[in-house]
Amino acid sequence: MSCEQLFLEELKKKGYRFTPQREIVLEIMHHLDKPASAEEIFAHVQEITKTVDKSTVYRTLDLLQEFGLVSVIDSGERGHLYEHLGTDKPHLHLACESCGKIFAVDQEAFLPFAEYLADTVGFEVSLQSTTIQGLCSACREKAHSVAVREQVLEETSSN
Amino acid sequence: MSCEQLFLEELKKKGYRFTPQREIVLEIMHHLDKPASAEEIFAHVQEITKTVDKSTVYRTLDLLQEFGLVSVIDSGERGHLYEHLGTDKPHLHLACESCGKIFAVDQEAFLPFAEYLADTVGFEVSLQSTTIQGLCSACREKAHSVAVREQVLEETSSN
DNA sequence: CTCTATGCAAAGCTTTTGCACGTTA
DNA sequence: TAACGTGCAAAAGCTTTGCATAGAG
Repeated sequence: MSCEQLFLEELKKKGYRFTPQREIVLEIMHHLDKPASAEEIFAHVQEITKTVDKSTVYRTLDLLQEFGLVSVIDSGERGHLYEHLGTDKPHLHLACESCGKIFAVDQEAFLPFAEYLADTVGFEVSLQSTTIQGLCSACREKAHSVAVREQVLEETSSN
Repeated sequence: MSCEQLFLEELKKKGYRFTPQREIVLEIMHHLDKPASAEEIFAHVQEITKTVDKSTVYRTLDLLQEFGLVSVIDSGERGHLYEHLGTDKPHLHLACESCGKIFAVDQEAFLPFAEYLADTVGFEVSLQSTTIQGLCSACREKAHSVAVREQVLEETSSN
């Protein structure tokens, strides 16, 4: 079933309505290639039409979440980011604390840990809403070279 | 070295000053038994004295973070939570999306996954600032029994 | 026709900031 | 006595909400 069909079904099931505004927001989400903030999504919507209010975008994102079509990432730096859940495999996110970039990672390697948590403390991990913080490889290298440079400077200045 | 000594050293090192307000906030953090919001920390501070402003609490929490004495947890539901990093082993946090409780988990079982990320995509996980979302065992059971009840209701109503 | 959804404006919350005054080293 | 830190009040983001009106079913 396509996203739109699923959306329609869910709306009907709950007695909600299918409006142009909701259609546009879903359309935008569908074409995102990476997680985006509410502000960014609103900007995309505005490129199509000025007749959708920001509050409607928020309300629609809530709906889409409720239907499981969209997930929210708590990115730390950049606040909440919304991501379309298409036919992608389940995945989790890495957020770089330095540059703010978000990366998607397949869940496979994480599953043993999820299983461990389920077995030991009975915690059921929600992969889609989990974001792992850290440093991406680019920022890691940058940090490393800075560290090296500082070390050199210290050695120089202490002479 | 005790927390207070470390705090003093770091302050001196950076040319910052040791003030009663900073002492009180550190004291409060030291006695927290679980992560707390800025609001909660401020409330605790107020129990001791009314002469510390909320903005000072925020500024001090920033300082403590900078010194590595405090870490911030992005709990989702409950916003930012601050946690004192004592002599505890490195750990990560689980946040229940239903009841909002935070749980600490030793890092050991997570390390293989962290290593996998480092090896495959060069991402360096920051354990202390990572929070895994999901359902705690209590909420899981609750959700399960609700689901069962709904199923029973559906079966009844369809007869 | 009924009841939901929307736009608009205002309010809420958490966190940050500007500034004059108080304090630390 | 020179910076730095603080309280106070205001601002800044981001998100939510109340309400009259528009619009879907």
